[in-house]
Amino acid sequence: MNNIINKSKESTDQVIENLLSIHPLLTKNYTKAIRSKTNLTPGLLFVLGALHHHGKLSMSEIGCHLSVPKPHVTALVDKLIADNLVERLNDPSDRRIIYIQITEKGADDFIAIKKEISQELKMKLELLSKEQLEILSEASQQVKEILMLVLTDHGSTHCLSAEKIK
Amino acid sequence: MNNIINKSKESTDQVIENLLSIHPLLTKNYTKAIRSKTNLTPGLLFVLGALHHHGKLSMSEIGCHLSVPKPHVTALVDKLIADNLVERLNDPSDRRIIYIQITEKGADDFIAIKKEISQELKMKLELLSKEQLEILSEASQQVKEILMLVLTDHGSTHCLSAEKIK
DNA sequence: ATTAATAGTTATAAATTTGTAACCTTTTTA
DNA sequence: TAAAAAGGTTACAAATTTATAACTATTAAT
Repeated sequence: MNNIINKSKESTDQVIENLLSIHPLLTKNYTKAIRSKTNLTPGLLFVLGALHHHGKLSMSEIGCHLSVPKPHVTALVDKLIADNLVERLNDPSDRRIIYIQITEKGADDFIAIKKEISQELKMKLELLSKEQLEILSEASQQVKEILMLVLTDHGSTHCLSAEKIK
Repeated sequence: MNNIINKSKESTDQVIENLLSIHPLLTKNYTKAIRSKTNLTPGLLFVLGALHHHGKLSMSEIGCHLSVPKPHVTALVDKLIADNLVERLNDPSDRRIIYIQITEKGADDFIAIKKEISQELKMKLELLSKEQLEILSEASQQVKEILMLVLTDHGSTHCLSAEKIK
């Protein structure tokens, strides 16, 4: 039996197993914090976060990056605009497209919110040993980087994700 | 300035930054897959997963582990019972407590569902290099282990989390 | 020049999750 | 033993997210 293939199959399965354990842990941690410490819903914060990262995204791209159906994107962005956290921008070269850009207030607020919702986690992390923290920092960085590589729709032709699959 | 403290502060902030990036990525990946490939909602699957991991939990513990309000736990468990995925067990030593235990069908189904909802991710992972996969496997394992340590209510006196904070 | 496709919105319904309050039963405590 | 506390349920209401369909405006394609 091919050892290399077998080994990499094991790795794949291990990754899947691990991510599936990590997901509910993060969900639990963050949704609770988001609801108790901010006025934004998780969905709104995700959109703001994506815009904070990318600076500017079209409506479709937002739905794409977060797997949110287009009509809901409209609603979410409307709320963010009402709070002056983002703004609409027209694309002169294609007047169908509307870019959403994070505002200065949006960026500032996002950073403040990040701090708020991470406070409790931060306290818990500070109970870890220096070594554990170092390991976690390194490991989470690697997970983040590779996941962003893997889970970001580049290959997926024109991001079908927002629409129904098939 | 104390170098050690400073270094560990940096690590903490880095971890927070990384986890906050990872969370929406996983959410996007999993909620889409769960909705399209299973009959269970994310909430139901989280409960089933917790029971698959722990084998047996009381109603309160379930709400605790997942930060789900008690009334909703009742509703979720009712549905899982209707599908024969879990069952109620009385605690003779304290007749207030009702333990929920995963059934054989529940365990089998959970494994099958895990495979289903991971299929797409698996395909994407297999595009990674052997080295990247190895790194991700190792790193995700470390993140999982330390996060379980950190985010599981042991210290939190009697798991206040299900109830409103304060 | 039509036709088809893309980007986004509006309108609406349904599913899911969250939040409260009141209630019952059982156990613990004073 | 009476009162308080803990574990669960019931009954609602509200917030959030998901799903569809129809529609406008603009661009691309035949």
